[in-house]
Amino acid sequence: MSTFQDNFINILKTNGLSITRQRQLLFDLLQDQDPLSMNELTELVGTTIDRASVYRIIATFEETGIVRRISIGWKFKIELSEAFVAHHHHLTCLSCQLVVPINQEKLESFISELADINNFQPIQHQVEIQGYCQRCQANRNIA
Amino acid sequence: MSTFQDNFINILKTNGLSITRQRQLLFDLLQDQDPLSMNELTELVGTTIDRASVYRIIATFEETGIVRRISIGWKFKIELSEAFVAHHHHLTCLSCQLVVPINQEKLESFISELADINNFQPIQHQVEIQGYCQRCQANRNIA
DNA sequence: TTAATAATTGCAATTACGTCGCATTTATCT
DNA sequence: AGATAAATGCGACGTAATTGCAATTATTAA
Repeated sequence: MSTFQDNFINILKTNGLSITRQRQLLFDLLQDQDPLSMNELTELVGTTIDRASVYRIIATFEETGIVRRISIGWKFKIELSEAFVAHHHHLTCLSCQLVVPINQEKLESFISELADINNFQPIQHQVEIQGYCQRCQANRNIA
Repeated sequence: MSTFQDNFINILKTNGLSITRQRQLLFDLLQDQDPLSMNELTELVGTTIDRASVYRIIATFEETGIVRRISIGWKFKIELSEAFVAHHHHLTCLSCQLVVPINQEKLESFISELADINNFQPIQHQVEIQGYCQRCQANRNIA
């Protein structure tokens, strides 16, 4: 059934890592939600996982390619990697923090082109846009 | 002569801020170098400027539009604002840290388009590409 | 199913990063 | 040059992130 879950277990096993209650819980949280900051993660797990462990687990998740770090403005958040969710970027509302994923083939090819022009071999890239969503634009006009 | 220097002084005066040794030194550093992290800045100035002052000065530089924060990967760095250098993005070499500015009108209009499609009013955006520069690509083939 | 062993976690302590209040110093204005 | 206002340095503080180590938990093989 749950390809996500199988995939998760496989990655852990492949890397010789145990499936622990803590790792499973963090994975579940990331599966259900928009990108989360370390703060949001530690608050969501409350006292069920020690803060130090949250940091260590997210670090191994990064190393094994389960999650990736994305920068929203100049802070960063954690989200499931391309092993689970297709490559994409984000639009973030400066007012209500709404996050909308962007998935545009034209953008991707344009990025590669830019690297080529500068004789760079592109490995990764980030595109983040901040602005106001439709709802918040309306609210701002009222206020 | 130095338009940069004049512009800097003007912005400070316009905002009723003094021209101090510390502010001048930080501005000079940012003028000479690629984007710098807060850490790099505090290390470059060593004991000549207190850490608290570096933070305060960069904060007022941001407020008055002398510098802006950019995200390189998921960290951030400081660079001169558009009052000194045209709006641009960066290509960063993962091996030698070379930073190459990108300035592409097509990219800018593409970004606005993406926001529009999603009914967002775009305010700001970041585009960062990491890869290997020509020289480092060559070195990697040898090794 | 259980014992052995290897990995992981929680806890406490520590470091790093950024901020704040206040006394002293420095720049500006006349 | 002196008065005044602003900025800096210093020390203390709060929060974020990291580390070492003992206790716990997962895995492996009998």
